[in-house]
Amino acid sequence: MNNRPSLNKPISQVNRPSLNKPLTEVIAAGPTPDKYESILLAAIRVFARNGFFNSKVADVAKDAGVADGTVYLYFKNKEDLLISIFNYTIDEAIERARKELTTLDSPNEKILKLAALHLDLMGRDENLAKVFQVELRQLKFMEQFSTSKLSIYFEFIRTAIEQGQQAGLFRTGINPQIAAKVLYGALDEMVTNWILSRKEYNLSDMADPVVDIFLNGVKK
Amino acid sequence: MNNRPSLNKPISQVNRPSLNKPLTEVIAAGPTPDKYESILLAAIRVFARNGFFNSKVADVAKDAGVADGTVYLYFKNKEDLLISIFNYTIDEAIERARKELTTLDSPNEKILKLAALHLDLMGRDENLAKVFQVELRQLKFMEQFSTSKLSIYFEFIRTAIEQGQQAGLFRTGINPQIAAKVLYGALDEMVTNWILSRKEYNLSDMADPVVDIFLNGVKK
Amino acid sequence: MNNRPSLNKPISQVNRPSLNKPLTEVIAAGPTPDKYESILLAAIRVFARNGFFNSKVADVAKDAGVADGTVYLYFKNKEDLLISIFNYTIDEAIERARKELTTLDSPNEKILKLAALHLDLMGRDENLAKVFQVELRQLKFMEQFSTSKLSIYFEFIRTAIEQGQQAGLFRTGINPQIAAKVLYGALDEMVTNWILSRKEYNLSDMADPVVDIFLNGVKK
Amino acid sequence: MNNRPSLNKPISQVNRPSLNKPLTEVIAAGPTPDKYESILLAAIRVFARNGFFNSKVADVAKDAGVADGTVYLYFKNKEDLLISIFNYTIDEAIERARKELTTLDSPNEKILKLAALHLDLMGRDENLAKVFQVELRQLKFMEQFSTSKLSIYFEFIRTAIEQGQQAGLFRTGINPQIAAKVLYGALDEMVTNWILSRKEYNLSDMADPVVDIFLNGVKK
DNA sequence: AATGAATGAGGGTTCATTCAT
DNA sequence: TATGAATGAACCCTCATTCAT
Repeated sequence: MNNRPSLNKPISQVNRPSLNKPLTEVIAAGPTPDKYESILLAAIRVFARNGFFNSKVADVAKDAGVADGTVYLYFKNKEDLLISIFNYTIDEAIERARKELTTLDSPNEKILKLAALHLDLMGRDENLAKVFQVELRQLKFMEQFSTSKLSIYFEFIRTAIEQGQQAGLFRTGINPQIAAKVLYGALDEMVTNWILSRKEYNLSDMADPVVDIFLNGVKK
Repeated sequence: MNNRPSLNKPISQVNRPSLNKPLTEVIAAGPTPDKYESILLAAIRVFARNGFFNSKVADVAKDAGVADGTVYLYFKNKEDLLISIFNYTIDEAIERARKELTTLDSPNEKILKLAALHLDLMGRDENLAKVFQVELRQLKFMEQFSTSKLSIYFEFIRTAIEQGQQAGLFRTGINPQIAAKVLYGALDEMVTNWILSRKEYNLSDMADPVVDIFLNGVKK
Repeated sequence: MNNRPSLNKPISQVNRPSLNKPLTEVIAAGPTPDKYESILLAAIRVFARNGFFNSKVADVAKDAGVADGTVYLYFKNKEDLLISIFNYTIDEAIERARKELTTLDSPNEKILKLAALHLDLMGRDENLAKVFQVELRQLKFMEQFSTSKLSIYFEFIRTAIEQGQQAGLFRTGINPQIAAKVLYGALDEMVTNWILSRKEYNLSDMADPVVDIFLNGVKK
Repeated sequence: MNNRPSLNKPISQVNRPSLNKPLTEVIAAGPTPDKYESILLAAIRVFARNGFFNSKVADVAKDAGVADGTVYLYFKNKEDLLISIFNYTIDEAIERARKELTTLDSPNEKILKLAALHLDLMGRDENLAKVFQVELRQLKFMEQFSTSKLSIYFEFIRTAIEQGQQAGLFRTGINPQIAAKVLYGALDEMVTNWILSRKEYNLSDMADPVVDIFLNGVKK
């Protein structure tokens, strides 16, 4: 009915801007031919500013420089904007994590790398972080995500822990599932606090101390 | 403007039902004379079910068994319902934590107790947990809470960690502030996962394994 | 069903306070045993301040120092308050006009007296004036009043004009009905302007110049 | 905020229908392409019928043949409808008065012309007259208008009177300001009575007798 | 008579979504 | 594709009125 590329469009076709800049600043850099991306990035900014429920589709359209109706040519509805932000981000994060992990053998290094990537991704774009930490916590989204993309990310952590146990580095008495949650929760809290602190410090700097506590906590 | 006890009413006067039952089931036990509490407990149930933004004040009123307008005799507006849920719960949690901690000397025991109390409070009432984990994550609330009641709770954890360092039990290289966030984040994630798992296990059982990792992580 | 004295209670039983003070200030003078009057005077103040539609019955009750429900023991409903203000005032104004006119023979003097009484009544109580000039203009009230009490007042003016014509003082070519409206309209406009000027001058002082124009306008 | 032409749209661009027909009947003549005007004319009808406070915005929308929300595309809120009715009408009335007066030299003729225009404008559209005589008497509007557009109209009358005095036609002992109020009040009362009489006579016919009394009242 | 807590109908306004152009 | 005017369902909150005490 409505040619909506939001869910099936491969991230690679999105012509994703440089990973070294905040996502939501890239758009200001020059003419963005891809309206799908313009709208998505506008949604991140707007949702971060006002919250999902307090944002109007018209706000997103205005921020993206398109007409209200145009939003509906690229996204099924308002909710689809939020879901697409998640997919747009997580797809790439997973891809990148997969690549980076293959270059590492040590479970310790893998875990540190995962933590660094997590905090780097969020720390690079405060708006994106806000959307992930705040707006995507709506139960309906959380339930959806916990059984999908996010569980893949979780799997990386758990697998690294299991490898650590098999390698005799980590205590076998520890439940890898629980340990993965501990690490994820700790990192998640770092992001939340960083947002609330209004970016007074560098989020990536938190990777080391957090992983330090975690690895000491699970080591033999 | 209206006689709204929500913010100043001492929790002790609220005739709070038994701590061993989920808050939101107590109301079904019999006639509740306290309309303020009836409405608040109804709001927890309704917000947990539909989310704050998807809930209508009329839903809360209906669930509480009062007329729509009655809600506004006890609460300033819809948002006040959410804030009052937070205050209603956190006030008691802080009070309880304060009492329980005075009976303990060991930093390890204090930290375990805090974790147990946290998970016990949330694990006792799934609806309350949902409201705390999902609805109160709205940025406007988080900012408000992080500088108020919730910071008191954080202080408990940080203080225990500092005491552990002074007692020579914990590594001094560790930043107590960061460590507190790690523990809080880990516990928070346990609650979130418990909700998503639909109560398949006992949340309180997570206190030991989480604290085990954490204490090993910070110990000398 | 409801013992409402508002419409049939003779003004003489109301123990009307001194005519030399604004109605709405009398109440502050001392204990008012008559609740009917307390509420009515409060209504004048409140309606003058906020307008009828923007005033709440609760505002009137509070200003009168009674409970909300008490208002309904003395007045059928909110609208009855407004109607009663009209009757309460006009009954006395008519009575007073009737008395004062009997002492005068000259049509000129009668007309001046009517004008003076009119402006004196309104000029004595700004709140009352506001209610009469603004709130009672609602069409439903105007239609009701134009066929009742107010027409009696009109009759006084018209009769005086007719007497002036019969006495050979006023032009017979003039329609007494229209002339009465001209005078009434002129006086009415004085009151309205006085309210808008925020009482910068004495309303009664307008009687002479207005009547001067009018009498010259109709004289032979 | 919204593209609301109500306040700045020149009356000339509004494609105002023939001055010889009641404003509120014109719309029934055919398809009205101007939604702004459709809604404004509907508001006049609806407010005249039920009064401003008893009218719902939905009533206006329905009468105008548009959706409820459409009203808010052209008017800021319900109150703006009322204010716009005033501006819509008074702007043209002033313009017309200005034009007509320039063709006249005699103060007497000017005053008669102003009276005729006044009664003609109101007598042409009973609904408009009702809104002006009843709804726009709300204190908040009166205060606003008395210091704006309406004072221009007043100025016309006062200036004519002063010219009459300077020409030696009118008594110099008369205060032009007060005299202007007398005339305005008299005309205003004619309109009010005409409404209450339910159009039993032609309002414009009142111009001569009223002006006759007035001019005789002020003449030397 | 007096109270004031409780009621619940009612309405102004918003905004996601549609569709004619 | 793109627009943005138009739609109309939805909802928070107010407040006149009632009635048990």
